[in-house]
Amino acid sequence: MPRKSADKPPVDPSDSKSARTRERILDAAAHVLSRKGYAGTRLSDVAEQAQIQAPAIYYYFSSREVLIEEVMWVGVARLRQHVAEALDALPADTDPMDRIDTAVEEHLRYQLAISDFATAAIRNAGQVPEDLRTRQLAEDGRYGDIWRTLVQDAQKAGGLRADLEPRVARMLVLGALNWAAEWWNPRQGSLDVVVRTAKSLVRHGLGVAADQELGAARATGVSRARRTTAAKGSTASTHG
Amino acid sequence: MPRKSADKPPVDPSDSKSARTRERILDAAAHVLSRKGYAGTRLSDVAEQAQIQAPAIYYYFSSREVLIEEVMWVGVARLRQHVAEALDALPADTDPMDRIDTAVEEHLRYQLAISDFATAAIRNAGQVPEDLRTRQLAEDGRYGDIWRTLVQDAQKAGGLRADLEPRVARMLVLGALNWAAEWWNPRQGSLDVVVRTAKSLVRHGLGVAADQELGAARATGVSRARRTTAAKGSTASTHG
DNA sequence: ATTATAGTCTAATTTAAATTAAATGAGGAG
DNA sequence: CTCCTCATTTAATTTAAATTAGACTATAAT
Repeated sequence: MPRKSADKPPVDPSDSKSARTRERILDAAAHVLSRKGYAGTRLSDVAEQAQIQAPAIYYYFSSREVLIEEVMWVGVARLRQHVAEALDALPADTDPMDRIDTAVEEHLRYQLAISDFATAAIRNAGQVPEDLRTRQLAEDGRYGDIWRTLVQDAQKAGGLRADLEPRVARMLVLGALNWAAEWWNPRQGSLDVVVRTAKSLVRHGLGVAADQELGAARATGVSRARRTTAAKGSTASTHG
Repeated sequence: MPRKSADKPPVDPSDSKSARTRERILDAAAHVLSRKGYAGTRLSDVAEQAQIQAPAIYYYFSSREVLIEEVMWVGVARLRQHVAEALDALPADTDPMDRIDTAVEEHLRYQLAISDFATAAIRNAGQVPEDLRTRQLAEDGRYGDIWRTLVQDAQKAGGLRADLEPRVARMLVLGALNWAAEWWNPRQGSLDVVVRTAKSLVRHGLGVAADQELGAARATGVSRARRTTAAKGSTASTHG
């Protein structure tokens, strides 16, 4: 057993060589996990990717399972944070459907361009062992809450078509986004096209047509202010 | 090595006790594969599920990999056949968007209610080894072709919104459907609700609003005949 | 210059799973 | 009844990977 308590950076000026190695291992694990799946993730592959020998991993993580669990946790946590920040940056009176637009865009951008972690967490949600899964569900739930709120707000504002079961619609949308990591590849089409198409698909898939919406929104007293400008603002604030 | 060539049913009155055992192993493998992933699928688990001892598997399949490959192949092949049959059963002049409706419904019903195979094939597409993946891609492609055609036809008929990249839109829709297996559970909501919501989401997500469509369809000379009745007909013909 | 400590390595050890070998039961053909 | 073939079992064998033990190296404080 290593001297310091594993699973935590030891002394930690939080970016010491040690901290960077730990991060390198975590990155490597995310890389492997996202491609090979839970059972297929070998410490030897992680080590190779991180340019160390396999036993060195144990200096930082007490077991394979602990390492994988941290990867998955970090995956959803960072994704949630990324999307949450983008939403928080929107003006308070942003139209609910524009907020959904923003979430769609940021989820896709983070998942596809930035992070193996998100992909690892998403792809393996279904095949990790029971206990890990249970703990993971808590974090997953937090991200789910964001979307639940987004959809709920749209519904309250009368912007959600009435024939949609909100929970089902939300999961279908998240599925479309999550699955993108399975087929998208930077070499065969720009991320912008994916984002643009996804936003349009979701907006029209969920939303009532403009004329109907007018009535509903007025009825519930929710304003349609900042309709188009808000979405642009979000993108600019996080990617400009 | 077994006497008969493995990987094929031996003598085969095609439902002999032997044939049934083989099918039982295949079912078991689909069950395990869909839950544990490629690397996590142990022959001992498959054997337990099939109520035999692990080495018995080798009487029917020459290796673990061959067994898994057949499961995945069968998964997509049967899904494709199921959807294709439903589409073929539609009247020839069915509106393209109604055909998509039908495909959405049948894909979901087959995947969620009928078959571990589809789930196994879908979930593991990304994590099987290179060679198996390559062969699998061929079969996946055949199913993809069906959807490519569906979307293309909708586009030709002027029923597809212009701001959608057809390929991206198609993959997003398939993602929404494929992912459903990750979250849907018969105990927490009826399949009918999922199907209904998905159909609505997809139709409105892809389609132009009715008034615009009229013009476009007329322009390309495609009739809107059998608009609503067709979708009902499809459901009835395969599930009624 | 010496030594303590963090960080890493090489060389076991252990364990789990696939695969193979060889033996056994069950049912039909002679 | 006895033999043959199919189907399946139990008992090796092999291999791959996680984990552990113990040694080595660099750095920096004394």
